[in-house]
Amino acid sequence: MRLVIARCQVDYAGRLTAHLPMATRLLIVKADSSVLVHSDGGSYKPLNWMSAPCTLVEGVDGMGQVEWVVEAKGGDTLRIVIEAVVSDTTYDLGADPGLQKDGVEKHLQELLADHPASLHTGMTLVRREFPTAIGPVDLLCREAVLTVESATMTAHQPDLAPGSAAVGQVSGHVAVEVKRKAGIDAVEQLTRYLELLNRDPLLAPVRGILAAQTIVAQARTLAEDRRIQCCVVDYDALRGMDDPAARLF
Amino acid sequence: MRLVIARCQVDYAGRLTAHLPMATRLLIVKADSSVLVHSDGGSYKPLNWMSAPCTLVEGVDGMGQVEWVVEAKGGDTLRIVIEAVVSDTTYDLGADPGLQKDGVEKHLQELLADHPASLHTGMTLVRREFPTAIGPVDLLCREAVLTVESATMTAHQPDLAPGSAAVGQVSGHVAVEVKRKAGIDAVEQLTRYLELLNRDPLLAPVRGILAAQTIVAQARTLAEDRRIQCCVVDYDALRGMDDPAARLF
DNA sequence: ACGTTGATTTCGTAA
DNA sequence: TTACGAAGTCAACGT
Repeated sequence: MRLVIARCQVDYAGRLTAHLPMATRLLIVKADSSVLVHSDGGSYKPLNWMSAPCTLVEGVDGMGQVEWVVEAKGGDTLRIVIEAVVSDTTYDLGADPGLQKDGVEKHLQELLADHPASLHTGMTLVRREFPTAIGPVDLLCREAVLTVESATMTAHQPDLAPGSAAVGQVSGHVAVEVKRKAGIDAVEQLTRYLELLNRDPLLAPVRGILAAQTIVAQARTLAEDRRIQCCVVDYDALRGMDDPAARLF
Repeated sequence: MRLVIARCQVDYAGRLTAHLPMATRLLIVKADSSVLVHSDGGSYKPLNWMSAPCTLVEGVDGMGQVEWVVEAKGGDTLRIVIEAVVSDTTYDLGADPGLQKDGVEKHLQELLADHPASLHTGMTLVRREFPTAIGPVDLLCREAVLTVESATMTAHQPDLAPGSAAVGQVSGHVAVEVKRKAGIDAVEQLTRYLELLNRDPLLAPVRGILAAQTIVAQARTLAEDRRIQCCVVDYDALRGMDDPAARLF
């Protein structure tokens, strides 16, 4: 890894064009030739960069100034004109063992698979990652078998998919889409699954539940318009149900 | 900006938990106390980080090792245990003039708003970012008022939405979805808008145009199946229309 | 190889 | 201030 502190000007041309006026910045050249241009502020994102695979050629421009030209496959070019070098050092870092994560959507899905009833009373899990032609459904569940009488009494269940049986028994399946943060795309995704699943006479009627830690307003609107139930999930509470010992800490 | 090359171990606890085993890495501390942990590979994204606003406290842990604790408002904590320091330098970079971008979707939308006729002859702009319940439509336009005779003569207009008036006058609206690169999701998005807009008797009939610099094949197929016109836009040509002087360079 | 999905996304903008 | 969509998104995983 090479670290250069330099007064430089940067121009990127590729999927867009971008320009950085002359100023002092940190230039990082990684082992794979990728280049990062960082200022002393902003977020973790560099002001400008070039991702690997790419080639870095160090040369001199018409004005006699040092110029780096970083080029990628698709014609993307990062051009760095260096006016003055404050520091230029190189280190050998070696390979990194990599990051271990915990608490992402997969974990939320696992917790909900263990506690499907937290989404709707009496609901049980059929399968996690239920396979379909257009991809796996996060959770496929089954609702409690209700007679017409009891179904009528539990009036808090207006979410039956259109066309579901209204006589005899109500015993449909439920497709659950799990998201950390649900947007309109999540509703679209679930809608596609529901269309497909409801064509299967062995499964239909199938209604949908959108379960997420946060659901944006427009997604909620669209979901309700399509009779998809929205369910905001408390990750910590679920984890507490899963491991009562966690409450002691 | 402070640059530290060190053998370190990193633990993050916040929206998720993450762990980095002991290894040699680059630590960047910016002027706003934000911290970045970079390895000698990967993308422009650090292995781990803490965004500003946050506080960095440098101390010594129980084992006598140097430990950085970076804390943010929401209780997010980044803990860095430093086993050995290879290098530790600080530079004054000063403020950065900032990045100037050109060529993103917004520019394309502005250019098309100025030249709606480039999408279809005689089309005029009603409103940019036309608000609906499920989000703003990029461009809402109005088609030229055509008599039946002239409409019949312009046979290159097979894109009228089903149900549009075929007698008297053709004077519907056009919803335009602008994308830099249009995929299937863009078609879905436009379809949602069209469904909604066509429920409004003041607007209906509304047909759709998908305008993008590139349109992927599957999106084109789906769009044509739904009678949505696909329009590949030449950004440079549009910019030339907007500013004739640009052609001189 | 290609497409799909998630992300401590971050970033900008409009309401 | 908040909320929502775009991003040079990147990266992981499955087909």
